[in-house]
Amino acid sequence: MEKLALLIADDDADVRSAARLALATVAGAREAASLDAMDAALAEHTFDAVLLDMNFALGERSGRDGLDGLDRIRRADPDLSVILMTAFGAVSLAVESLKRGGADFLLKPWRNDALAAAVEAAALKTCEKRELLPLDDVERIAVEKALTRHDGNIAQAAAALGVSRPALYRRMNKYGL
Amino acid sequence: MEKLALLIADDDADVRSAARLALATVAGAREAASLDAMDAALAEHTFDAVLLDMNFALGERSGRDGLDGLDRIRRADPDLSVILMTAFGAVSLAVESLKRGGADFLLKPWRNDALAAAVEAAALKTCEKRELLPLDDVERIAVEKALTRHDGNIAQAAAALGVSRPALYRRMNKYGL
DNA sequence: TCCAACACGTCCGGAAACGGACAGTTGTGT
DNA sequence: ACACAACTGTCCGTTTCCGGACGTGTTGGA
Repeated sequence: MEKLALLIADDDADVRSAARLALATVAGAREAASLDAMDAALAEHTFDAVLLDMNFALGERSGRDGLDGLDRIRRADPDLSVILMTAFGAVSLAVESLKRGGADFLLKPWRNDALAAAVEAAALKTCEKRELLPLDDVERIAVEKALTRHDGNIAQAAAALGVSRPALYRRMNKYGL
Repeated sequence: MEKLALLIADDDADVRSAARLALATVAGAREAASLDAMDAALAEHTFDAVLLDMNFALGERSGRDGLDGLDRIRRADPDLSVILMTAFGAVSLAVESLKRGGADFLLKPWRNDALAAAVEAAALKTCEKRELLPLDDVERIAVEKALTRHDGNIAQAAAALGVSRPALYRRMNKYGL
């Protein structure tokens, strides 16, 4: 398997090196020492996953930087999975991170095998989100969902989809529903 | 605003009562003392959110029951938001819960205002997931995503969507892209 | 019991979408 | 400079889809 394209964003060079080393067999890594450097790297390359530290400022432990970074990444590439890392892991911070769209949340120091597994899972998720379906499939899924939601009531489903009843009819026929 | 339809699943009657009371002004609640009772309630009614305890068996603190319950709920209603609760909150359990699709993760004992806010947010999320878009919008979004992913290359985007190039062309025109 | 309301399934003439083809443009390798 | 490949934008004869309308079956209230 080809190596994954990983971006490591952490202000501590030792942490970046340790992560790069631990992941050497599964991922090729670029590094960013600041959120701005991270933005630049995101603009320049396409990544499969990001490893993002939550506490850039020394002594900072609220995780504000990490959440900010998460937002920036989503803005640059909405489908890119982000693994948050912190040494000061409170449950509330973990919950907030994942609710905001983080793919995973790891505590430092990490176990190397857990880190590798998390990165691979995150990369896989990114690929899945990027994958796009043929237009027909998209339509079929929307039709199925509408029919389910309205318990098979064709007239109501058609109205919800903004389509005439015969039109929905034809599609049901077309997709074998 | 109308009261929300909430399902409280916890084996401890005192916990159920406390939650019901704390939420009296925002939600009407049904209760289930076991996962099986929860399934029955799900089959019988449609809810806006579920409050699910993670530790049914006494002394159990792995959260296995909660994750199992979460799976069951998703099977019964994939769009229904679930708030997980536990008294033994480890970061790893919180992370696992949210990665599996939980909407939120609260520690017992809870603050009543935080609980109410979580329930309202979860219910809102449920409604959003249930809401279905007109077929045209679904198509427009898929087209936009395909074009973005291929940097505006029409021929490639059309191929990815399984559509002839003129067809994509017409749609771009139609949606003002 | 009767009637109104609703959903179903189908028909058909008009309208829109289909996609192969063509010519023009850009960019790359020799 | 030239050939080649890929992309673009448009045309047009054919096919498909559209949705209003009609007749039927079922349901629920007067």
